Amino acid sequence: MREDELVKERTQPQRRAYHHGDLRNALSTAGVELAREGGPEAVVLREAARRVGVSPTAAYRHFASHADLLVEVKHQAQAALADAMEAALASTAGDAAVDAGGGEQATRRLRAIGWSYVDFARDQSGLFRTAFCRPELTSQGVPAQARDRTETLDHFDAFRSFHLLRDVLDELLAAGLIAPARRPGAEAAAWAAVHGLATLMLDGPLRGLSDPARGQVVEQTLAMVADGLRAP
Amino acid sequence: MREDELVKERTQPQRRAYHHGDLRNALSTAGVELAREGGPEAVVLREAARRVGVSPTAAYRHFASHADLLVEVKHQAQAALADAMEAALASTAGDAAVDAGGGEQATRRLRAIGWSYVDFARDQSGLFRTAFCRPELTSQGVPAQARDRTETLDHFDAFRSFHLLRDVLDELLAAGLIAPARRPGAEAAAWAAVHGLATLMLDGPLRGLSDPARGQVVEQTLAMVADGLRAP
DNA sequence: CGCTCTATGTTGACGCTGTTCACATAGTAG
DNA sequence: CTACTATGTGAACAGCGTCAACATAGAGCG
Repeated sequence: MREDELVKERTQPQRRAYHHGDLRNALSTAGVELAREGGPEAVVLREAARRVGVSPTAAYRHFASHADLLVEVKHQAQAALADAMEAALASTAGDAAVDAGGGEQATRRLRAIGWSYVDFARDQSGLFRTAFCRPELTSQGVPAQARDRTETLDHFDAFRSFHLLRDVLDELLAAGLIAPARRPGAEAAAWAAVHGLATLMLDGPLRGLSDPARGQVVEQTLAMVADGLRAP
Repeated sequence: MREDELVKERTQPQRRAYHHGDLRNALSTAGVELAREGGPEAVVLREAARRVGVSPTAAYRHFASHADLLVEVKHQAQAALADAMEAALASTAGDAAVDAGGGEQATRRLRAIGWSYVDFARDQSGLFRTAFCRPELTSQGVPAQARDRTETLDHFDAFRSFHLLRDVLDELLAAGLIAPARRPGAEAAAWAAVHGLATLMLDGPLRGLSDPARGQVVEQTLAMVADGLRAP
């Protein structure tokens, strides 16, 4: 019997303890992995528990419901998108020295944001879909208090990407590349264009575009955004 | 026996026959109703059968799978959106007499399309979500042939809204309100902006906007599209 | 008319899901 | 050491999509 236990320990190094110790994180991490593989529909509570090596009901000690788990995963997906955008922005910083002072750097940064957005949607489609899956899908029957908290968090987390865009738009404004009258609401308009492009290319009628066609459409949209915000 | 039949006919006017006669249509209509009430996730085969008054398995005589039913409902939802856009376009026709010849009519029509789109997304959110739900959600395990057919239909049906937009953009081009260099790909860019706006206001961080704020954001986006397409 | 064949419906079952209830165990405080 | 709380397990429920076996309605043919 000793032998048996030793073998078990070697085979399953983590599952020795009755108490997991960090089950909530383990479950949400597994959930993120599921989302990455198959989008929000693939985030299934029982499967996450299975992957962590725990019974399905154990999850209910850390999440009120499947909806609650999905919200957690959704927030992490939103964070992953914001990370990708931030990384793209950071990689443009090296070109700063070449900036001629005419707001070219700001324009480059707007392009970087847009491209990283649509690239993330394509390369991490499961996470992207999860980041923007509808909250009600999961908030069925949850008391209003928890629901409100969820909504607030939604706003706040999504605003991380939002703030990145806002800052770039401010740079464009400072460089005179945005008409002041167009500044309010510009985040929404610019974001909408890029977001719509990403979703239409993912699930909509713009899906399956060849790489060149895709590139042209993205460029065309970014040009429309840049020029549309500069107008009188 | 005649008497019996008459009585039964009066009590259950539709359920008299063992054979329904038009079960496929009845099921897809019920499915559309479910979609209208709760989006694509609410389109559940057993419930549709229940509403039609038929056993769940009966649906499998007319649909290969739940996915197949959802695709049918999705197409009807796309058609409903196109109908709404067409109606909005038609209602602008009355103003034609007032057209000063400077492409104001075309501009009005672009605005009508955009507004009807976002209005449909808000007023028929279930149908809107269903019209753009991802096809893979339902095409799991379906043989490639059927899947290809589905994709083709997807493209074609979605193109009904697409063609409406295309025509309006052609009018704008004719009126000199679109730079010829910007014409190719303009459908994608314009559609992306409005579609993104609709989805962000539905499930995303732009949800719950007050009516004035909503109006301002929509106007701002439409202005960005119009001016962005007119550029050099 | 009666017989057969096919299209269309029903019943019952399977495995999957989210969820709950009763119970078991680990770690902690008194 | 004992009691309590936090955290796990197991069995069970209803609802879902789906399939296999069976039943009936209606059409075609003698």
